[in-house]
Order: sequence, then structure tokens, then C-alpha cells
Amino acid sequence: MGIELLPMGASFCAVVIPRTPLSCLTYRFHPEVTGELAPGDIVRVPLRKRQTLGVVWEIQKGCPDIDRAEVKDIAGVVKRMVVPSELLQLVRWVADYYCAALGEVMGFVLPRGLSKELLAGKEEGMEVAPVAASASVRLRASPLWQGKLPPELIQAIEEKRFGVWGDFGGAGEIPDSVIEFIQRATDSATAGASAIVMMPEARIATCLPFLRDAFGDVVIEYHHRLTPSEVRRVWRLIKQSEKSVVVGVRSVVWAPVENLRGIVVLEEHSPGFKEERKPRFNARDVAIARAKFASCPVLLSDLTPTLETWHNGKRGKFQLVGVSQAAGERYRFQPMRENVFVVDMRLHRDEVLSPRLLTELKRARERGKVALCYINRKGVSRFVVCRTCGTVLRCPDCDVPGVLMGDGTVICRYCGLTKPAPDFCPNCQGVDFQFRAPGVDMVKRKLKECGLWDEGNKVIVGTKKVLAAPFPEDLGVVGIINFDTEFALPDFRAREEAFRLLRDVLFRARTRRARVVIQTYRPDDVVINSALEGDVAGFLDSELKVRKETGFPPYRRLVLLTLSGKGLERVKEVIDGVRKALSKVDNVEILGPLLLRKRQATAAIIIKLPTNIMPGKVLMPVLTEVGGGKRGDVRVKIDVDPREVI
DNA sequence: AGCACGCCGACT
DNA sequence: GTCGGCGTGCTC
Repeated sequence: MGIELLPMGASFCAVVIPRTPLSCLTYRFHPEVTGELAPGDIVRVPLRKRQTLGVVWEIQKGCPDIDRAEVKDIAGVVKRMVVPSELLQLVRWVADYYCAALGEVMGFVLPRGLSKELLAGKEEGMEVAPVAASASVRLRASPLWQGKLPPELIQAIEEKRFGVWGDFGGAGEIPDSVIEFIQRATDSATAGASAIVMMPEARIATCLPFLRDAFGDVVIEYHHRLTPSEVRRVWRLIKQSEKSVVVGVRSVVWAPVENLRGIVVLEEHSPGFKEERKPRFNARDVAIARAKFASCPVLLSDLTPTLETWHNGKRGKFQLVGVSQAAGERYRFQPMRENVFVVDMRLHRDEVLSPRLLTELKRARERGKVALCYINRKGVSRFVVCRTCGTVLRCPDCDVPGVLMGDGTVICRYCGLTKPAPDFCPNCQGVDFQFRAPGVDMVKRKLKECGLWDEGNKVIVGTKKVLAAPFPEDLGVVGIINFDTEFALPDFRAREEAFRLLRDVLFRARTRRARVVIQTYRPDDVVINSALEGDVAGFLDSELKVRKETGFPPYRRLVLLTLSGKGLERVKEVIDGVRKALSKVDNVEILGPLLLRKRQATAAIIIKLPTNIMPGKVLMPVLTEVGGGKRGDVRVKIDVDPREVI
């Protein structure tokens, strides 16, 4: 028989292979044999000396700029129309934004091991346990759930229109507005309708029962705690479900729902949405992108909005529920001053526990109540604060607190500016500096000295964890030992986070009728005052101003480049190359390099980009130019929108 | 990611 | 002499 009359009409297509660091590869196919192919089809392709599965990315007219002889034939079609165009668009967006290869990103769309199952032909006739009999959305007709959403949002859900709504100040496990949003998004009489609900991991356990109660069996968990085979099972289940409410943390934004009508993000500020492995995406931002491609609204819910969301609200990109669109100046909550004590530690210089805190601890003890003492971090915080006037030493360029180094110099972790520690406070000429904050052990020792730490005591001393857990029912007082460490941390987001933390503590303490003692050297700081006044807009506006002046998000975009190699010389060479290449791009600024580990020859730079350019589009060519020429002896780690810059 | 190619140590 | 260590490099 030999070769049959094969086709003058060979076609070409680009294929993305999941879980490879490749973008896309060109393959040949013959429509007479395979039928026409389309983006999203899964095909079997030869790669080196093996065969793998790939996703058809696009059909190409003719063979592109690659030697025709190198192009191989597609080995077969495995399954058609697996990845909808909405997800293909999302993959492209994430790759462009986070500077990742298409193959890396596609790994999130097709679960690990799915390829093997499909290749083994396991797929055909494979039935997934059907969604329980009553697959329709089961709703309690509680009047509580109605009328929480603005009419425009309801319209956007019904008309399948993209938009982002921020709903802030909500209380309870799941705010009523969120329940109503999901209800409306999944309540389609005609066709299937699904919603994705994202939340920090810590909330899943408490929220799921509420969601199950409200929406019954259509609630599906899709997150990293599942084993690989469970992920595959759930993936199939979601794909074949007409209606679903899919719940998870990060990977859930990639859930294969094909009739997406809305996405909810609970606690939009949560750092848990940032994926810290390879394509370092922020699931909150990917959710917004997905909603755009899927044409559906997003509801961001939190107690305090992020500065990004506030900024987007003010310029009309997002809608802020319950906020006057004009300026947001009416965005005020109830003052929280009742039962709250702000202690000016400048009057108690050498104390760890102020007289007020001691009084409140004793009071709680007398009433048999629990006392919480919160310390920012175990060990030391190395910022420098003037004990006379409360001034925190900051970098003159970045307005970020400086960090005291072992050799007595103070360094800015953003731009690397290093100066000797000052003899006088630049503000008040005082000479009394505090270089470190008290740790857990010191507080416990002081409590012992005051007779407040003994058998069966009800004082809990700790760091972040004591605030992460729900407050005990019989809480009497929360003491914040040194609140200044909170917003003097060397992070441009420190003040925002301190404000959020304080609001959260005040809010939760009030539900327990507990008192709050805030010890600080800066009792008049906007962070404290606006939190106590419930003046969210006031704080966010003042903070936006600082960010604008110093050129930080949301006005500029940050990209953290960590480079490591055999020698520091080579690393510096590459950094210079990056700097030179980027000097051609307008409005790009580079901070650093700061040396992270001299021994391991690791250095980092922070690139500030204008917000209107896709980081990947600018950085990809730069990195191939720099790394491509010389060899890959310097490893470059790219983190777009890094959570923190060490 | 995989999987091959490649150039140096202890072994049937 | 060969088996095999995992350091570099490429995948249409």
C-alpha cells in the first residue's frame, strides 16, 4: 500500500504542551486524516523521542518561521473542544502578565495525570458519579438574602456583563450580599449557570457548611488539598455539571466551568491568593481577568478594601458598593473608640507593658476572661524609631522604613540606599532611639514579674497566629504590645496592612465586648486615628497620596527580579544588561540591586513599570536578550506584583 | 518538565 | 576497559 495520496493540503497548528517551560510548538496535520482541528482540542504529539499530549493553541496559515523539515506531524486527536476559548485567552493573559511560558500556565488548566488517563483511552465511556439527584439549586427563600446587591450588579449578572464590584464592611461568615450574588448567578431557569467562590484557605472549613446549606449538592470543593486523582475526578465533575458553585483558594480560578456567571473573592486582600510557585500569579487578579473573558461580574468582599481596589473605585474602574462614586469621602463606618485605649509609650519609655495594659489585664483576670497579647513578630524587628517623638527612620526616596544592619548602618530594602545609623533624630534632634521591639519571651517575663503569668492563667501571648484564630468567646482584652512594628516594617504595604489589622481587631473585639489596648510611640498616626474613627476613606486617601508620591502600586507596577549564579560578577553583569535593555523603555525605573546572599551570589532588583504595559511583553525580550546570548549561567526568578520585597 | 548527551569515578 | 553520577541543553 505504501503512502496514500497525502495531501497537498497539509495544515499547521501551534500546540501548547502543559507542564513544560515552552511556549508553543508548530506541528503539521492533514485534515483528511484528522479532520479539521480547532483551538482547545487535545492532540497527541511527538516531542523529542516520546509522545505527549498538547492543546491546540491556534491554526496557522502555512508554516511559520521555522525550518519545514523540523516540523513533525500530529500523531492523533485525543479529544475535541476540551479547553474553551475563554480559558485559552486567560492562559495567554497570565503568561503575558506574569512572564511565564504558555506550557507552564496550561498546567493549571489540565490537571496533572489527565494526559496519561486520556492517552490510555481511559477517558472513553468513563462516567463520573453524577451530581446528586436534586441537581437544581436548592435555596432557602430567606428574605435576608434579597436586596443586598445594587441594581447594576444584578443587571450585570443577568446580562452576563463583566464588571468588578467591591463590597466592604461586611460581617459574618459569609456576607448576605455574597449569598445573594451566588444565588442570582446560579439561578438560571434556562441553561446551566455556575459560580466560582474564592477564599483564603483558613475560611474554607467554616464557610463550606453555609454554602452547602444554601446551595446544596452543587457546591464543589476544588483546591490543592485534594489528591491528584481526586483533582481529576472533581475536574470531570465540574466540566459535566450544568450548575455548580465551585469553592477553592487559588487553583479554583482555573476550574473548567463552562457556564460561568459570576466570581466571588472573599477577603480580597488576602496574601494567600498569591501563588508562590512558578507562574507566581495572584488568583484575585486572575479571577478578574477570567471574568472579563467569560463576561461575568466579580464581587470582591472584604472588611477593608485594598488600595488597588480603592484606587480603581475612585477612578470608576470598579464599583464600590455603598460608596458615593464621586470621591468616596462618605465611606465611613461607626467610630470604634469605645473601650479602646491608645497608650502613648513615649510616656512609658522603658516599659513593655504600660500601666493601662496592666490594669486591663488585671481586670480581665478578675472577671475570669481571656487576655490576648499580640506581638508583631517573634524575635527582633530592626527598624529604628525615635523614642522621643516617634519618628521612624525612613528612606528619603522611597518613604519606606529603613532596616538596621549588623554593622550599624541603616539600609532601605527597596532601593538599597545605605547610611550610617544617625546620632540625632532628624525630626526632633533627640538621641534616644529604639532599635528593636520586644519579643514573646520578654512579654512573658514581664507578665511573670507582675504576677499575671502563673498556673492556669488565661493570658495568651503570641504573634500573628493569635489573631488568625477566631477570638475566644470569653475574651476580655486584646493588648497590642508594640503596634509601631506593624507599620514600620520595611514594606511599602506595611501601613495598609497595619490599618487593616487594627480595624479587624477592633471589629472582632467589639463582637466579644472586649477591650483593646494599643501601645504605640505614634498615638496620633493616621493609621490609628482613622481606624478608630472608622474613617476608611480618610486613611486610604492619605495612603494613596504617599504611594503616588513615592511611585508604588497602585500607581506603578512592581516586578521583583532575583538573580543567582556562579559568581557575583556574572550576576551584576546580567543586572547591568537588564538595566541597559530597560533604559529604552519609557517610564521604567530600577531599584537596587540589593544583595540577598553574597555567598550564593544572589541579588535582587525591583523594576517599577507603568501600569499600562504588560510586564511579560517588556521583560520577556529583555531576558532572552540578556540570558540568551551568554548562556544560562545566571538564573532569573521573576515575580510580578510580589507579595513582599524582603 | 522530561529526557538525552556528556565527560569523570568505582566496578562486573 | 564499562556502568553511572547528575551538570547542561533542547524540545516543533
